[in-house]
Amino acid sequence: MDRKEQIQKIRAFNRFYTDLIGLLDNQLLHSDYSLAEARIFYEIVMGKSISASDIIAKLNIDKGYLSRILKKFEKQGLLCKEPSKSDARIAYLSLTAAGLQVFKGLDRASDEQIRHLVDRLDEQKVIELVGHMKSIFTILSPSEV
Amino acid sequence: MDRKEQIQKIRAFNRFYTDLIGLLDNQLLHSDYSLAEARIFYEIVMGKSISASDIIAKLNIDKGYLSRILKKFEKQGLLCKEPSKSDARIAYLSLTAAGLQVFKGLDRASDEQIRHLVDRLDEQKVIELVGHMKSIFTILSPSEV
DNA sequence: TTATTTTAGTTGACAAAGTCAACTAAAATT
DNA sequence: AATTTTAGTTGACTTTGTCAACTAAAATAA
Repeated sequence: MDRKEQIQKIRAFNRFYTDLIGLLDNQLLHSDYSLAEARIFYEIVMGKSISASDIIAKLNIDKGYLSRILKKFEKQGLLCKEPSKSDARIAYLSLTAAGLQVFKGLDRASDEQIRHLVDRLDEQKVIELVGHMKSIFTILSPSEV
Repeated sequence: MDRKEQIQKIRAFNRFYTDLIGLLDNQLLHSDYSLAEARIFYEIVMGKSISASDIIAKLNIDKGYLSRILKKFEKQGLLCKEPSKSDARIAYLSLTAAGLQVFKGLDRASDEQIRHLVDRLDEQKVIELVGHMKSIFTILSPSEV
């Protein structure tokens, strides 16, 4: 299998996996929050003392777009901005109790999605699946695109 | 590793891979065609005597949206619709010479993207990568979400 | 056969998602 | 002190995608 063929295989996998994730997401997306919003929730919950810029860097999202989403979250009482003591330009983001509830709902729905995907496989297959994913991550992860 | 943990790992991989594909696509998307449009070109080129409905089914795309995209392609002289002899509701889609040129351009750019991603890996790693992808495909492929 | 339902595709109206540039204010650099 | 950079906001806009109503043809039922 030469390089050209390998590239074709990788692209075929990408199409397959894009479609799969698209299907999963589509189901999810009948919540009140978009995919981008769900990812933002996730980053806020996971990142300790995370700022808007951090999210911009992590998710490759437009800063204006993010600004508006955060403003909406704030207005909905889901998000709390705490200005940095040392740099007045920065605000650290965290979810309120209500925001955390929303996040948990989205998180549970995502879990359910995957659980459903995986439920029809027997245990051994799932173990293999996770192994392959880990390997792909390891091979592709370290450096940037 | 219990089921809960497996689900977390799979979701982590999905985030990782979504980001990766997103980065690749973003670069691509500075062509004149959107991701959806690129996929539509692809389906038309690959599918013999493919109709709009076939694409709708394959790509989970809204029929109104597709209709407009196809109309645009037609207006740009990229697409040819040939009405089915046996069913006047259906038109079979194919690319014109100009359309094929556009497709080839997009296709080459996609190849380049992947080639670049893979270039920094040594041959053995690429072989492994493709193997893992094939395995994931095999495990997840047969049934539907 | 006619009546009804389904399928393929189009169109209008709209909403959601994302982009771009101009701007303010603070911090860092020269 | 002057200039540049960084963080974030805002307005104006484009692109992308959705939904429902519609036409015409085909399939199915009566």
